[in-house]
Amino acid sequence: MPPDTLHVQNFDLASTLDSGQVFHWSREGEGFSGMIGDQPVRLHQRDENTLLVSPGSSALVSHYLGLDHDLAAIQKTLPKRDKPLQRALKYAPGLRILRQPMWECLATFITSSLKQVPHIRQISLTLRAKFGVQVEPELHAYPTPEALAKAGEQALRGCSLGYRAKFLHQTALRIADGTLDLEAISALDDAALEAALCTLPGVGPKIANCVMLFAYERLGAFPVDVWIERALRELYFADAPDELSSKQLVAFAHQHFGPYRGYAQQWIFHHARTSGMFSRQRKGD
DNA sequence: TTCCAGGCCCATG
DNA sequence: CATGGGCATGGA
Repeated sequence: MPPDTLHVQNFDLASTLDSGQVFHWSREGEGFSGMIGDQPVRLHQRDENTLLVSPGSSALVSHYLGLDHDLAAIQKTLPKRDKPLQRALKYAPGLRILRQPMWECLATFITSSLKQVPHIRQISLTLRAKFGVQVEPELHAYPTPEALAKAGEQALRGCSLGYRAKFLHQTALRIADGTLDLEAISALDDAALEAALCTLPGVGPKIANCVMLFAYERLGAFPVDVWIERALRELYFADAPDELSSKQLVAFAHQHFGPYRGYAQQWIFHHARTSGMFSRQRKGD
């Protein structure tokens, strides 16, 4: 069967899938192969306005990729005279915030703490291969909470998880036994949702905000990791980079970037991490 | 060898 | 409430 064709605007598939939101997509030919929930999907952006997707997957893909987000309108709400932000935006204007499955996103970011992006990918693929349902020779669904709960902490440690194995296992248990209902808490407002997520083992403000942004469509969430913290200090507070606490940086971001600060965060993160603006081997200033 | 990575937990003050 | 040490693993 031929692929379905989606007409897209302001969309960049490669930047979106390689911006540190999601970690399991693989290049295949000119496109990507991966899973959306339990569905295997192929994606290929043929040109600026054409996205080819697996037959019958148009609605699923559109929802997952956030193709309904009005990026032009979102960009209008961002500070126009903010040079660093506009530069990051110009670097990858079609980068979109995904709507990932909640459990998959939560579990993946629990495994992300103090790990580099390639490691997170390795862990994610290993967990899928060992504990996820196989749907094709090279494609496995993300393991369910029940599967990871049953696997046990020791088996998870065997996936290079280190101290994160306990967090992932404990959280899987709590989701599997219904202590926390990830669907139900989507009814909460941002502050209450963050608090609910932070009750889970291994989930603090940063991971909670990632899950809110990448799975719950809370576009005002603002995850602060080492990249964003460094970028904000150097780009906006170069005179006294250590004057503000991390908490004060978040407060600045909230008022400065506005209601769609999550998008601003992702553009800045992607630019900072992949453009070489912070060369990694640089010694302490 | 040393440093660092999409942080969180827990013990102190 | 704010701060600092500890934590597993692997790549640069």
